[in-house]
Amino acid sequence: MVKKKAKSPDADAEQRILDAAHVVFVRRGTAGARMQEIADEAGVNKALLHYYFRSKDRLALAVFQRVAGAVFGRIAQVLASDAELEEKVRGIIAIYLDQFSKTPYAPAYVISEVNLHPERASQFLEMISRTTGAAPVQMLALLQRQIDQRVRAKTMREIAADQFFTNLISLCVFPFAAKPLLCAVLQLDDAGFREYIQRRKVALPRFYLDALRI
Amino acid sequence: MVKKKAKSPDADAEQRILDAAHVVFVRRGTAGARMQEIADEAGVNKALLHYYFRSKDRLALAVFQRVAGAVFGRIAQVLASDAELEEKVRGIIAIYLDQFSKTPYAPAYVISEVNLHPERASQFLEMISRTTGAAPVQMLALLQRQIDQRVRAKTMREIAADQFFTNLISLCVFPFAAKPLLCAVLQLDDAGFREYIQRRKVALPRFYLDALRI
DNA sequence: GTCTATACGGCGATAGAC
DNA sequence: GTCTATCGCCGTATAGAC
Repeated sequence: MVKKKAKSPDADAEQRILDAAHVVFVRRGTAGARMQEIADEAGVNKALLHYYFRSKDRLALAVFQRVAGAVFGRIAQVLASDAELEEKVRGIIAIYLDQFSKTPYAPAYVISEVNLHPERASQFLEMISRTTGAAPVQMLALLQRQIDQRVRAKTMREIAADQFFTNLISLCVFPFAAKPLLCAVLQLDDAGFREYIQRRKVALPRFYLDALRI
Repeated sequence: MVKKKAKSPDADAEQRILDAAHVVFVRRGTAGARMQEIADEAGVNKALLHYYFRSKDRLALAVFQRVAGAVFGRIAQVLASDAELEEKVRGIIAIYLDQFSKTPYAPAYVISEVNLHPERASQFLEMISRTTGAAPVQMLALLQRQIDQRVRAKTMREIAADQFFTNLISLCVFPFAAKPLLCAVLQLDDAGFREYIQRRKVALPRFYLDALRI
């Protein structure tokens, strides 16, 4: 299932199928995606999808893990690191806004998936733990310790670690998840949206850190 | 199509169908929903769905407009009102957190819909304009004027109206949109999530207004 | 208005040739 | 490993009785 042969002319068929599935599942949603469309996108026959991935469900899982991992792995690493709190905030904002500028569809796709398939939430959690070696609870605990330290030193306002965390993620992720809505409300085309995000790269760290300064 | 007869025993069949469709479309997603499941949920026959709504597409549109309207109509009214800026912030946070406590599924559903069906974004916009009588651009302009006024009076930090707006909405909506993920990461069950939201009702206005104070 | 029965197409999955 | 052909089911939609 993981093995590859060097025989195929260009990229592995398996890899091409996974890439195609990625595109189609994101474009149509998991339930709306069609195996035929994925085969066309990959330039192979429908039957080959089953040869490599057995079923649509397994293919969908492979794509979900790929997208979710690319999106949240790096964040978890930053949070679990021993960097200063302010550095973490700046780092996470920069990483997220850059990453999603390249894959703006990812947030909405992940949100849809976890809401429609409850098992995805635990698969997601497991992947984070496997990738970073640390469970999310431990990250939260570390965060709380860093916050408490700054609060005692009177260099930061008091805030619960879970609110700190969700505020930060919300501000980074939501504009991409709701991109079509935002573009409609703010009357932006794709170029306008990119400009909006560019401005946000500057405005967001300021906004977030201002909220916590004494 | 809009007419009702007083003949049916309890609630109109049409209304029961719409209610059932609401539940099922949200639970399964639009593509994953089955007309049979909606019929069962409504306690009627499958054929009756087509009698009232002609097709699955039209039924899906009716449900989307209903959910999106319930969610964003009140917000638009607050934003377009002549209330003080701080009052608007407190009002929107209170309304959103209360509303979504009752219908936590709504944000993820709307996000999925607008990303999968591009035409939904303009339908959404049109509905806002129809409900509130004001186009979103005008709300943004009003917001910018209120911000500029406060900035000139040195009672608030400078911020662009679109960032002001998206920050506020992000902080309110995202935790519900990503609820399954949040519950997994923060290790919350449904009761724990409710407590988290209760704490957020207090923490969020403080956080947001602190970010803008001088 | 509401039901039963059915037409019709599409989709996931598999068999089997090459 | 990749293809063609096909199976069998399920889902939307409609016809027609009551």
